[in-house]
Amino acid sequence: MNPTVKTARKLIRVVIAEDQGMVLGALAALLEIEGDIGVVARSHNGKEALQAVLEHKPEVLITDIEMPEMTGLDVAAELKRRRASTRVIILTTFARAGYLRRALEAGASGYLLKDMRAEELAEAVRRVHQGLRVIDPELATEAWAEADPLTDRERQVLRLAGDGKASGDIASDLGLSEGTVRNYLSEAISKLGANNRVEAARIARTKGWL
Amino acid sequence: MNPTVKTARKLIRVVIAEDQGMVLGALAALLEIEGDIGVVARSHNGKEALQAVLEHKPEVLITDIEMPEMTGLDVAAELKRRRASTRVIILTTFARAGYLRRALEAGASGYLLKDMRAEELAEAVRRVHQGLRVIDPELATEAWAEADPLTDRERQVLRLAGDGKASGDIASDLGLSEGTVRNYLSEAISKLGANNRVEAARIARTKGWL
DNA sequence: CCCTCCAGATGACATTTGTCACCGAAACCG
DNA sequence: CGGTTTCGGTGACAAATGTCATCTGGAGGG
Repeated sequence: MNPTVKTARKLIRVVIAEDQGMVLGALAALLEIEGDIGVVARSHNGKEALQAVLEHKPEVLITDIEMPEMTGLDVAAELKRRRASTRVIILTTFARAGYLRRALEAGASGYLLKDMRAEELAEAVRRVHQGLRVIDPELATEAWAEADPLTDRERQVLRLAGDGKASGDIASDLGLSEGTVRNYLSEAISKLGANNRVEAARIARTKGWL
Repeated sequence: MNPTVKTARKLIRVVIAEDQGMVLGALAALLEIEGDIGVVARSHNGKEALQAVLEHKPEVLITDIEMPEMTGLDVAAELKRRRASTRVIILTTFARAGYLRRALEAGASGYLLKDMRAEELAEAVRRVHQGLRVIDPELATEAWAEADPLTDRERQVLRLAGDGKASGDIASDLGLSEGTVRNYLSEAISKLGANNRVEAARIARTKGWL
């Protein structure tokens, strides 16, 4: 059964969302080669992707996570909320347990890494279209390993601290007192087992907790 | 003998280097669509890319910068050293003046960003093959704007500091005294107009000085 | 109503960081 | 040879950071 030859009738219709134009176009080319998949729209940010999906009702949406306007995870969550039938494949650079967790919570059917073999993308589209899930194997195991221990405030504060802002600046940014900011930071540092704010921020980032 | 000989007369032979398998395959697909370009090898890291170029002597090498083993800039520099005829196009995510500068110094013929339109890649390959240069327009202007003001020591120290290491740790890592590390850091901070080590590291990174 | 549970705030303290002026040993140069 | 960089180190001080114990004023919740 060579899909490229016989099956011209039921194309799997796909929308792709990816902010790097070069990669977006290339992925589209990659999928168009397959005879059984058709790219019906390309979006370079999350909002466009959402609109495109609502308009075209494709079988599958392939989306990056980190994009302008709206993140791929947000798009997935919004589609779930609207009970859209389109299945979502997250395609990202980052092997972060936190991202995978959020993706699954948002009802995504697939989570693939950009450093997988290119051939696996089309295959994943087919499997997901059949109702199966496709999760990157190495991530699948450790996925539910640890939950984000940070509170919202701690996250906010840590984000700014990671950019090199001083406690005082962070405080006025968030409308808190400097002492309070230091308290949150201290708490975050100890939760993450770090030695200082910078290390804490780094750790949180690599876990996908940002 | 071969009926295709007439139309396929001179393919532009290309090697692509990119560590993300998905992107690598996709870019290859993108170029293969063009009738006048042929991808003769794909490499997942800099060393493979270098070998592939030496072996196939393609007209053009398209390479990412940040890859395992050897960076795309290193590959370009090595090819220049060996007086290889292959022209190099750097294809990267990062619009950093420092990267562009190093690319040009390494004799690269092109510097493209992954968020350009996908169609421009094939066009760039053709132009570069004709001996022209293709530089991302927005970068071209500011390219030679400012040189890296940091010394080697300052760079090393800043790199570690940016990862959250404490002065003492950095000192023992580099076999220096803690006071000296603080001096280098202080110097770097003032050179970059930053308020602290973290901000300094961030600035240096975005400029491509790392 | 009382009790608890927050989010924030304070104050005090030790440690780390950032700054600066200055010292000493190569190395280099005329 | 004397003079000047360059690289690293000291010491001292102010400022920022990290830690802790403790206080406050709600907002629930029974």
